[in-house]
Amino acid sequence: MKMLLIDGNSVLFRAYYATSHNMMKTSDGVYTNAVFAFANMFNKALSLIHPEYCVVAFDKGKHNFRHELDPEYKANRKPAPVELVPQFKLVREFLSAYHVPYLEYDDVEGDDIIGSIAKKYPSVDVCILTSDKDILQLLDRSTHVYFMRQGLSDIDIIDDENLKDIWPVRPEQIPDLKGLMGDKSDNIKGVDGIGKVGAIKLLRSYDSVKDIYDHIDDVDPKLRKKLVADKDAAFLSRELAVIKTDIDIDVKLEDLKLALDDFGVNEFYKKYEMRSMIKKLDVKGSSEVKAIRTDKISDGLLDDDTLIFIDTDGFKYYNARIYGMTFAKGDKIEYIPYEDLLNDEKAIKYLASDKHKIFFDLKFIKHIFKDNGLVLGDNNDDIYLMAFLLNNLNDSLESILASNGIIIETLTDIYGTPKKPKAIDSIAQTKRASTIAGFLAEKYQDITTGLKKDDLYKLYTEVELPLVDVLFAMENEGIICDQKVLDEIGSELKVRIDTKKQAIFDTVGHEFNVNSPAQLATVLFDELGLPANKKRSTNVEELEKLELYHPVIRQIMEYRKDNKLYTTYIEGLSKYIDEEKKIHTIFSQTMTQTGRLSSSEPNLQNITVRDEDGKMIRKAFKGVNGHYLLSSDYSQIELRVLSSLADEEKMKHAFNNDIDIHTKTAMDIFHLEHDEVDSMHRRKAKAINFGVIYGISDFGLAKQAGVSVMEAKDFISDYFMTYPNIKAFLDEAIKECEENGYVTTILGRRRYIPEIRSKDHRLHEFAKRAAMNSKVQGSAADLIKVAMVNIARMVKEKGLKSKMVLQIHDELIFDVPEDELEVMQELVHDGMVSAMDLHVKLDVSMSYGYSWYEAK
DNA sequence: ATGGTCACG
DNA sequence: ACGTACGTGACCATT
Repeated sequence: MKMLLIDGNSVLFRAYYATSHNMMKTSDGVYTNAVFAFANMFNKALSLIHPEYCVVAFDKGKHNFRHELDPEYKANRKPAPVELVPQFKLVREFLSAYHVPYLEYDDVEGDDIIGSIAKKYPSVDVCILTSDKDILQLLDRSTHVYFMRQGLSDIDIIDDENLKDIWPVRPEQIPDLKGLMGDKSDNIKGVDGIGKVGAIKLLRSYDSVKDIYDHIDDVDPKLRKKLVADKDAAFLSRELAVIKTDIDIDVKLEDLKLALDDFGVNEFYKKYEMRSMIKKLDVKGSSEVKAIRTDKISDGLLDDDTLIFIDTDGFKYYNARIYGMTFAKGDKIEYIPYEDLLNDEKAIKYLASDKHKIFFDLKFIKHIFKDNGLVLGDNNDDIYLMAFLLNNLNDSLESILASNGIIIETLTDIYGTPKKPKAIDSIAQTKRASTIAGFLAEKYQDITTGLKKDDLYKLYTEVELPLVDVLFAMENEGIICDQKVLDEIGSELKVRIDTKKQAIFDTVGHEFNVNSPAQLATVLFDELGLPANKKRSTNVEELEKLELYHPVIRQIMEYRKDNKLYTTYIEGLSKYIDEEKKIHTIFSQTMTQTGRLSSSEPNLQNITVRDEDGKMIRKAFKGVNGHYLLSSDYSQIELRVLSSLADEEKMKHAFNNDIDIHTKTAMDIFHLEHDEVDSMHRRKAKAINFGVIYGISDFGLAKQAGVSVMEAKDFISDYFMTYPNIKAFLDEAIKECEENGYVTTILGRRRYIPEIRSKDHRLHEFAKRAAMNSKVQGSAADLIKVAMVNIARMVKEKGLKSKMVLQIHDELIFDVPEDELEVMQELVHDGMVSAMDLHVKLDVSMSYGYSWYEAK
């Protein structure tokens, strides 16, 4: 028997602050964000715990016994924000509507209600949901604490066992701990000069505050002095921190039995416009999926338009293990365990056929099929990509379903982690996979319609979906990375790192962890007395300013650089080299806000290049069997896209005539002849050109170009004078965003930027810059994706052996046998420059070599 | 798990 | 009055 006890005030406060960046309210202006988040947390807790009994406890009245003890108790508390205050009433309305019992007593704190109920029923398994650490003192064998972390859905389960990770004391010692260290937030004083560390140390040797004072003569004299000085405070503070467990609670266990009213809560959600919370209720009023676990999929499902959800444990991307598959169509949902599927000839044949099927995350599914020796036919949709294009949400399945009122267990709930796998509950397993499959199957039509309505369908069918095959092939192919080369660079680096570290210690006079920003700040700003910046930041930008003050700065910068190279690129990449000497990255089409790809495990889109030492890393990347690597990158792709979108004649003219764009910009804004432009002019012009792409701001430009904000302002206004269409384009991007809540790219891809409606000046300004940048960065991403699809198609048509292996935003890398070098150079060049018909010429530069280093 | 730092475009 | 260039991912030290 389980009982869920909720610390109402604590959870509501946490709910409020977790959502205060986006103050949700109804069309009548009623703030609902805290209650909305509370409801989410509540539902999450229900699905985690499945309690039979439940009650929410609230604080009521300002005075309780603690104020009798200490009039200053909680005296320094700030009043609750005005937007939160009315939600205390609203949350009670929510609980009433949902038929969730709640309790409040005059001049009693919620904590004490919880404490008293928890101890009243020793035979009941009690789970307490809170974000208040004080509650941990109630822990015992049958009392667990579900602790809310930051955010909406992170809950830590704390029991008797793992309490030590937070406070290494016994639960009943927590009031003693508080008595010694105090608690600012409740205005509990504690003992002056004793903090967390000191308090914990004392409570290791002594049982309690009383025990300490009983043996005060044994205590270290320094500590003793502090303890003696604040003896009264220590006892009083301890008393204040004790949660009462003996309040007379006037309820029977039966009254706390949970009988949720789904219809009632739906009415509440409707009334307060919490559309995403509204539950799908079937006629019987239960939202159970009618999942069937079978050893043979019925014929009706082995046809067009079936959604197939593959059940895996989520441990690995490559060589993932299949546990089963759910087939869903209409109201039919069937789960088949993998061993049975292998014997279901009809189903296997169906999967290999070209019947139209719907998958979630098709690229991953293709790997799963390949790695398990299964055959997958063509003619598939990817509902993951479709949903992402529709609303650029890449939330987990759990949270997507949750925002549709369906609570499912997480993969970790069912399979555990790679280190700690769980025994599998086949009912839970079937239920999870089937609930997801049923949900996705139901949504498919709406999503398809949505894509068509929003003019995204073509982007999906002609670019994103075909790109799945291209990326799948790239991931499969991988790229050779030579461990020997890494080792050579690595051993040299290691020597340099050790030498520099020692030199730093010698200069400073003692050892410390140079990798720790906190320790480094102490050394630089406190010990050496160097001038600190406001945030005491130790990043390169700040270090450079300090370079002249002290020779150690240079050493630190060099140590950092070498260490980064060693850990991220030597050690980091080595981890991923397989038996074939290859690295297989993972490309994601759904990670970025702009439509770019991302690369991870490892990230091969940030292999070092700017720094001459770092560039050496690229010597490890090679073609297979002595093939060449051919690298082809667009020149100034984002500025070209910008000049095309803005239709800015002067800029287009420069591009169409192969004139250096930054020099041209310098000539235009500084009113110079070609030969009068020096490197300083060009550098400033380059900074402003980049600035425009990033969403221009005078401050940002000033910082980057190293000029005053005044000067930067002038540059910008000269720039806009010179290129009026750029100015018009940027203004239009902001207007588009303000009117629609999103901006679009050349191919109609959307980026929603809800911050554009924010009243927070900072967020609003950010939204404007993001709007400007997303159109440019996103359109450039569209462009190279089209090129990739076209080039892959041409390589296939021509039956070439060359392989596309990497994409780095404006650059494509191919593995090319020598005899295909010529044809590939032409093919890649043409594929890239003719990917789209812009109002401006496109240009690529190309090079090749036996390693990535040489192909530059 | 979060923030600081730094690698890339 | 107030902090700011855009988009990523990995590593490390710290809770």
